[in-house]
Amino acid sequence: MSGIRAQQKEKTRRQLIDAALGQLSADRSFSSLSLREVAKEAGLAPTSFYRHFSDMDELGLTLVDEAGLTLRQLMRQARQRIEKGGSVIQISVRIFMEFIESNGNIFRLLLRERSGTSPAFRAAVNREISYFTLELCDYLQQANKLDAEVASLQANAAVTIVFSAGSDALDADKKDREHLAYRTIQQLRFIARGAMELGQRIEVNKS
Amino acid sequence: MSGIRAQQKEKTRRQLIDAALGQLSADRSFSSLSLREVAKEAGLAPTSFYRHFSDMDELGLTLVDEAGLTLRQLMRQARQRIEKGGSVIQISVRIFMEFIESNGNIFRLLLRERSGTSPAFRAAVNREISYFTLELCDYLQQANKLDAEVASLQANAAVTIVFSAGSDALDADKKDREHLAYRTIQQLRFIARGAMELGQRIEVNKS
DNA sequence: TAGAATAGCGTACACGTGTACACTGAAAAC
DNA sequence: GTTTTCAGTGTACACGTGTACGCTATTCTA
Repeated sequence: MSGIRAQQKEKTRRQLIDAALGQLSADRSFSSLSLREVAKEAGLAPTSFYRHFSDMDELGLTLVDEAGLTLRQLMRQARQRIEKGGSVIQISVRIFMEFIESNGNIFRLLLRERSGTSPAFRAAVNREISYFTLELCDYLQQANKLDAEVASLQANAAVTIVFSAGSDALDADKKDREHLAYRTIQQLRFIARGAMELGQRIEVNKS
Repeated sequence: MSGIRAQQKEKTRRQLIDAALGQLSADRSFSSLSLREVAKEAGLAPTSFYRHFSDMDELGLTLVDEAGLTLRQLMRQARQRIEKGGSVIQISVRIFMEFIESNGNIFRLLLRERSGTSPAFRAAVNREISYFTLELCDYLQQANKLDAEVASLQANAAVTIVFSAGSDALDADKKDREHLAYRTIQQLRFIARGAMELGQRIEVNKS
């Protein structure tokens, strides 16, 4: 049932995806990639591209999904390390920075398409980020016994800060990155502390 | 000495700038603009473009400067309203949201080029944002008597949060924007409170 | 007032783009 | 074993791009 044919098709599909990912870099955005370039890099005739994607946009959305997948693997990894004990904030930031270091181009893709010209891309990226945020929100609510709204606000702010730091890290050298990580950790502490203090007050006001 | 000639030149230069700004929109980024399109929109022959800019990049950097100017005018406006009294955070967020509403495309330009493919563009945008942050930092240090480092951390975090909210606001309708503004205000309060509390502790540790 | 400088125009060229179309050979279906 | 399906190829086309080059008309300079 696997089908020697379907198998081969899947393989060249991957070649296209990998070719696209491989061309992404600091000075090459997805939107600047041409169908012909990607096909060529994958060792395909330009017109064969259409056997797999109807559009460069369709390829792009696939890439965003891949990126989201990578991001979620990251979270799983983080959770495991956190369960072994240690500062949640420190571990999270360190893991995220490691992600940037080894997946810079994937992260760039997310950053760029988030503010890009395609509504579909923007929506796709925001969806991935909202998964990320939601998981953090659940964690905060459970671990810190926070009000749902407060946890949501804190999670959103934290993810924003971390992503922004990741963006800065892309252009930074090793030295700067350490400083960046320290800064981010402090800022996340500010937010956590503020959420604790003001969260209680919001609760009181509600009752 | 003004020179009827230099005067005319300046005028068509502005036409080019305005033509470029006018073409920017939610689904049209600067990098997708072609020299020919801009020249045409400005009512010029393609080759005449070179009399004013050597490159589309040069035009782009000029646009970023313009955007930075607009941003600084915004700050001046905010300071005036704050001096008349009222919540600093609330007024700042409201003003920023008004800015997004009436200068969406300029803000989009900054957002996009910040993560774009041109190092020069990225640097230019980050410079403008750092002016913004520095002014806020000075204010915080002075008004809240904060430690320089703490003020810097808080200012950076606040600007990050506000810009991110601005980014979200671009795709939001009026209803969503109010909610967004509320969320942002809460988050800024978290940060401010956290900075106050933890800032003191940092001071203590230092001594 | 003669000559230099220059903003703007039109033509021309090479190049990269997306994609329509007809074709081939191998796997799948019957 | 025959027919059908289909991943991949090569050719071809129209189009938009940046920009080199020579020209004109007007303003500036001396």
